[in-house]
Amino acid sequence: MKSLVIVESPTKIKTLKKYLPAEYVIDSSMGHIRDLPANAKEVPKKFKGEEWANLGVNTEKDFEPIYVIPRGKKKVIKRLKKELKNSDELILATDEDREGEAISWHLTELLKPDVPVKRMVFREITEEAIKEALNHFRDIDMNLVNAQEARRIIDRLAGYTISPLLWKKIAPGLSAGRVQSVAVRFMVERERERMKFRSARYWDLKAQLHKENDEYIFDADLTHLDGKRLASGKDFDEHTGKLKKPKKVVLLDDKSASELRDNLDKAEWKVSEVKKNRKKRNPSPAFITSTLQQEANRKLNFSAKRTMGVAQKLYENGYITYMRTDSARLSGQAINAARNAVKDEYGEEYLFDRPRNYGGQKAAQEAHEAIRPAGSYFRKPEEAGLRGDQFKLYDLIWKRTIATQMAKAELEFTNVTIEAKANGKVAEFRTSGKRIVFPGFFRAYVEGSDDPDAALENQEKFLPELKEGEEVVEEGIEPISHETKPPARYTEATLVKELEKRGVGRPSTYASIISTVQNRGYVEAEGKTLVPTFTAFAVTELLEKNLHDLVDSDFTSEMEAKLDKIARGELNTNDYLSEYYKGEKGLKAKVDEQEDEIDPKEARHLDLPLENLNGIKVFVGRYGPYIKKEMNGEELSTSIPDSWKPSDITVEKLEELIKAEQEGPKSIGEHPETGDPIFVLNGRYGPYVQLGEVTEDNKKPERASLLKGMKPGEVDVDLALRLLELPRPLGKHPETDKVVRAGVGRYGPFVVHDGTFASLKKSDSVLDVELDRALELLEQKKNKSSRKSNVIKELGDHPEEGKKVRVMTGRYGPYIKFGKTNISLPDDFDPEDVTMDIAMQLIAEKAK
DNA sequence: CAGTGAGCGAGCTTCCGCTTGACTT
Repeated sequence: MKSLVIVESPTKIKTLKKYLPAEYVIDSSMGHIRDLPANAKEVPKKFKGEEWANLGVNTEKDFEPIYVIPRGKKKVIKRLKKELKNSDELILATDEDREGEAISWHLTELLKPDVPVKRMVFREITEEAIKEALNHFRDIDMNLVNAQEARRIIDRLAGYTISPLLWKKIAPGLSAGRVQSVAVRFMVERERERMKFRSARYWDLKAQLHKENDEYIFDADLTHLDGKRLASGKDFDEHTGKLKKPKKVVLLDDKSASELRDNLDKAEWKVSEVKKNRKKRNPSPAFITSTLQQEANRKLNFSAKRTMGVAQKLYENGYITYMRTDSARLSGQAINAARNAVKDEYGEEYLFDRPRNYGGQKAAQEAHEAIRPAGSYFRKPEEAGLRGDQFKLYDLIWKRTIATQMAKAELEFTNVTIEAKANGKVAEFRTSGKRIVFPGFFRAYVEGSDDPDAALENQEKFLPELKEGEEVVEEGIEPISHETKPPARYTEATLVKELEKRGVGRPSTYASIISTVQNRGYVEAEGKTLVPTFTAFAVTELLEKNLHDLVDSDFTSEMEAKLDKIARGELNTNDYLSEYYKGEKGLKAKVDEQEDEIDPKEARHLDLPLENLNGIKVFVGRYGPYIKKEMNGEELSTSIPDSWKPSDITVEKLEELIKAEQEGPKSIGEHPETGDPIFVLNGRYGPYVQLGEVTEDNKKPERASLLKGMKPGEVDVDLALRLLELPRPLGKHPETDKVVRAGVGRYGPFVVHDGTFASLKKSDSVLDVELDRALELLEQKKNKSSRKSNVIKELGDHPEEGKKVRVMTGRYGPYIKFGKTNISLPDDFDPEDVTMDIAMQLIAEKAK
């Protein structure tokens, strides 16, 4: 009897083969195999023209979805169909979650098997788990499939109904969705907080103290003055920068802090209280997708995308378990392996007295276990034979997993209060010590730190043994100034953490959410931080005002609750979708109404959380953000510079822009001979320099673009003149006596002679290039063009395989041709610099 | 080429969640 087993991921096949009977054929669906049509092109002909065709869902007939096979999936289906013909039964072994159940159902719909169909589920690929699964087949759970379909349709209805509203009201190509719009709003809200933030300054004192007859100096900070608490950061209102409860605290400024210091210099210092307490710490749970992305971002500086790429490689090569999971559960095998590793590495005393498992409670959709080293023996990072990113990430996963089975860390905290009395005033200082009584899991893993040894030291803070009533000696006191800081912008790590916490998005999508919001122009990455754009503000404002559900993370949790009901058979999909989409309060009616009511001009106007904009209005427009102000009946408008972020905006800065616009461009200097003013301006094609003003008799002043990498602010008269000089004569060609020039064209800097152009190399500068170099480039070009077709360079025969190796130029850039294989050249290579050695290396990499 | 923000209008843009390898010069 032959069985066809279908799983989701091809990488599972190899392992699964070990535990299934030999006559079983295993293949994979590679994820979903059918979906709603993505665009008009994918909609089947017979539905075109229907009002709902673009949605791919028949909103007029029970929300019947149209399913199509995406382009790339046809091949998979063909192969599966062929294999099914030779099988006596079909076993569907897709993941045990909502999406997996749906994939199984789509498979039966598409393959139309006439042999028995069985549904098989397992959570780990071990012998026992597979045996167990083979003995407990079940049927496809149609309720669960319905829940997935409802989820899919809700997302489609929301996304494809609301996005077009944004195209009409704000800008074409924008998008809205249950997940992305919430993510964008998080960032916009944080940016608003930053705009409203008013910083505050306060002072305290730091005293350097030591015991008598002991040289060790420790610091203590002033906390109370005559029994009243000293103001610190949390006492200030974020939006006003003022104290929340001024009567409850003492606020020191520059002057009063210095005075107090002088006063206390003659004081008596005495320990008034010593408190000790011990605390135990538990290790963090094993990694799930979101925590792995966060920690890799913090410790290794990886983006979410990079982390997932590296994890995928580790998974494929059998180093770790599946990397897209929301369960921190460890299998019995994993716990054993981790405990063995702890014993080996750190000894019995570091082992927790019993197996520890965090994933016991039910996660949202538990199809996989935690991300951990694969197998029943955890290879040590050093012996795994990994390099680079893969080593770093495996090391992180290994340590985190091991730590879960390690003993608790025990810390001892000492809090000491010291009183200083002078001139009838009592100042209270505090200091604290921290000692690791037993490091426990700290030995392997400290969250947020990449070096456990260094982190261990940071965890400790030494304090000499002090007794109540003991006198101490003061060595110096200094006033310290502090400033309150605005809330930090999101990073990839903190955004993923927030999304995960609110149940928005799935492990397989965290990384792509970040790309989506960037691609739509809602967010720009600035180093590690994610900065929302002005467009993000406009879109979020529109959604908050008119379609509040969509930007509320509760929408997802409410949806999940309904989907759970559908999955339990307590709610009908059609009822749920009708309620959401149809009727007076439904989405359709709401969007239709807003299409009439929202004024595009008003939608593009930003309602920034700034007080008194002094009549200045901020808009997003076709060419980016701009401002408008009415002055003396005249409307002045000007762009906001590209580099500005929303939270950079202050009324003062906007006034400056308006003033600059009123005064017109300022020249950077004058032409040394003619005396004409020189301007650096910004145009449609980027920054440029201009000689002279635009007047009636000088309609086309001389202009020249800045070269790549030049900064407008750094251009002086000398540089401007050299730019205006282009194309620049370099001298005469020794053979033809014709002039050779250097200039900049559409495809970059070039030299030209007698109608023949040659591009400059990256290392050449068009401002400095000399005649000799130009002749050299022209000569190379001449040789090249005499050669046939698109060959840039012949490298000769491959020393091992004998076939010819050439560097070619193609439609998508330069590539290496080797027999029938083509390898495109990585961006950082100059085709001219490619040698046989480099080519061989690239060929070898490709073969791998 | 060169600071804009008005309007004309065919056909297009867009969602979330599973999953990798196949492109083309």
